[in-house]
Amino acid sequence: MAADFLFQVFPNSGLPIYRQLIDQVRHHVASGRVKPGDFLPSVRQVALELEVNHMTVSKAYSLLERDGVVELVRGQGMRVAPRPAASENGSVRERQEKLLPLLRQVAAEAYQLNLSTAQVKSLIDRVLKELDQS
Amino acid sequence: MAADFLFQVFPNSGLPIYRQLIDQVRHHVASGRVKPGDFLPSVRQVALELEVNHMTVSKAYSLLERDGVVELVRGQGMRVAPRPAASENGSVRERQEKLLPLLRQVAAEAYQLNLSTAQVKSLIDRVLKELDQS
DNA sequence: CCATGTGTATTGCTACACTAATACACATGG
DNA sequence: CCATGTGTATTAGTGTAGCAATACACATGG
Repeated sequence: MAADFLFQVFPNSGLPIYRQLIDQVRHHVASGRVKPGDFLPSVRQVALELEVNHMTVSKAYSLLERDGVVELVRGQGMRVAPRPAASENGSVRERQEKLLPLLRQVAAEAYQLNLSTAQVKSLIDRVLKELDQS
Repeated sequence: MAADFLFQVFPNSGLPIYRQLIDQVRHHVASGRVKPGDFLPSVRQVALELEVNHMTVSKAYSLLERDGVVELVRGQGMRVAPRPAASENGSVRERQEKLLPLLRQVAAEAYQLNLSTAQVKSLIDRVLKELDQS
């Protein structure tokens, strides 16, 4: 099953290490590879594996905690947080608003790439299918 | 018609000024508010209007030129570039690949916001409809 | 209680992002 | 040709992002 380690970083990718980690955790959570209640590998374990400073991993974990993705359990580590109730972050409308800036960016980039709306939609279909269905 | 100025920046938004400008130009181009052949307002004009240094505007314009969004016409300013031929940047497949990282980010964020795939799709429909139809 | 396991606070260093001041090169038109 | 309009190269200052070294606080289990 979990034959591979959860994380993989490219120090020279331009994207900072802690941010790569955050993105990967979010992706793992969204795709269902790690589920609410699961523990993430410890700060030092990840640091050792990836050969980075453990404070860098800690920074990633802390930011994830701030955003409610994981929760700290003292002495045990970081646990994936339960998914909040659908209404907890405001109405559907409000939550959609939060996604809007990112989608505008998608639209502008798609235009630049000369992709038709149909081509974009088929692509987003594909990506959404990767998600945990709930 | 163009009752309003093209640009608007929020210096304390966290996002750097030049990047805000870039995003807005891309959006204006994608939405058809400015079209190939149009000239952007001059570096100093924008700088005066927004009360920022003109070099900051120049940086934004230069990066847009590097990305092929606008082209420099010596002595006259920055002109919106013609849209490249559909095949010029590789196959549809290849161009879709370039959009993928951004879409994964959308997916992860949508999950976190507890938005259903249907809700995301309806939203992206709306955003894509704003685009210049070509 | 101590050894060992969590994550964290503090501090400091280095590199670079961001912005700006200044001087410049090129084009246009009176 | 010179005044005025483009955008740009160069340089410098300020802040902070990113990472790491160290020491710490809390929890668990022998």
